[in-house]
Amino acid sequence: MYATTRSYAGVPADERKADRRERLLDSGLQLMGTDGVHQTTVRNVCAEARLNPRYFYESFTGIDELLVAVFDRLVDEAANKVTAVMAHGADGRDGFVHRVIEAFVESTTADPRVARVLYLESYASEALHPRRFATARHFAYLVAATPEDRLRAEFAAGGLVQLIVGMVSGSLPLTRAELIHRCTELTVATMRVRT
Amino acid sequence: MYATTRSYAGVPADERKADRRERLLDSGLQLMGTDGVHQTTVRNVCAEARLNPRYFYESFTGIDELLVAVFDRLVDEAANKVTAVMAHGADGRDGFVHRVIEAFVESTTADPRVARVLYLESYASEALHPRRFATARHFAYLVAATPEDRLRAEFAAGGLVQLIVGMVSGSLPLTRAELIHRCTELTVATMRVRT
DNA sequence: ACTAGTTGACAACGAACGTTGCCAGTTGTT
DNA sequence: AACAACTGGCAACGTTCGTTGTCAACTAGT
Repeated sequence: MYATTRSYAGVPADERKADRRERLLDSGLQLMGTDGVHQTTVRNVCAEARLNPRYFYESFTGIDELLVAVFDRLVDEAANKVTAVMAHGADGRDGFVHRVIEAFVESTTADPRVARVLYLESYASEALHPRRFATARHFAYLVAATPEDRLRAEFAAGGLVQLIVGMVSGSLPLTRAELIHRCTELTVATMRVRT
Repeated sequence: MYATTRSYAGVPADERKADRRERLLDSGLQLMGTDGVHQTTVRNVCAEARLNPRYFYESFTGIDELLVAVFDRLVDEAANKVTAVMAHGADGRDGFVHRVIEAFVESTTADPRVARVLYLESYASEALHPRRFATARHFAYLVAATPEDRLRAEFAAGGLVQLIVGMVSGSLPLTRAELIHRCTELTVATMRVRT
């Protein structure tokens, strides 16, 4: 561990450290989204980022912490886009659900690496497992207006993810537009269930 | 590798081999359901089964093959119970859905080890990942009468699994009876959606 | 120019694993 | 009784990984 006090190449110490962290996160996404979580090791991430393995521990205590950080960053980006669309217009309940699902699907599947990390590779890491379901619930609660809606929304979120995974993995022959359309119907019906 | 021709301890060779395979499968379930997939190694499985590591390769080519075999055995047992209940009575559509969901939930969550393997640990193995979604689809197609029902059924299966995982992981305060009741409502509503 | 901070390439160490070999003891067959 | 098949405990080999150390080259401040 260094004192990290001086500036180097005209860049102050804390900024250099932040840059290195970003490079590690980018390399993590690249490896997770192409070779898979299994191949995302400390050694490989540092080689991809062209960084000394020593700098890995400057920002993360272990590989799991990097995996979680990459995952959280992707979730945050998607959540921001979804909330932005939510606050956008007022076109009735069905239109609202459609816009939210469209934004969710688009923002999580536009980049194949992001889709693979969120929907495929996130299953392969023990560290990501608890976070995965908390995330599904988080998005469900995002659209649930009342506490009574939460169970329905979580049910719908599980169904939505199931179909997205089928599409992403190629086992479900469905275009993105078709998926969004069908999921909107199914979600609207689900949210209409009265106990 | 031995010729496996003789009998030993009054047991013929093929039967001894089958016994060893069963012991390995049982040890695999025990380890996967308690310590987790991550701790389920060739060494640990053989130690749990009190078997020489050499006998592992007599029945499996690697640890992934054992994980898949354990998973498939649990799925088969659950599928048999579900199909048995399906052919049972004729009490209308809602009753049918209720019986199927009840049988599915009971048979997959009665044994905590089974529940952990099917709903939690199955996410942690790359070998189990593709099989996991094929299984969800398999159960969905089991109850889907027409091809048009398949998408709806798969959506409902994803929602059901999402809520089961929430219950099993303890993050969703719900009893099994409540879960079955609510999922029946939601599934019935989902299957009623007309395009 | 000189010293100290900084960087990246490379090596080294221990730990865990998959896999294979060795060996003493047990059981079946002749 | 003798020999071959069988079993389980233990060790050994190579590989990969996490982690730490070494060292030459580069940069900032005095």
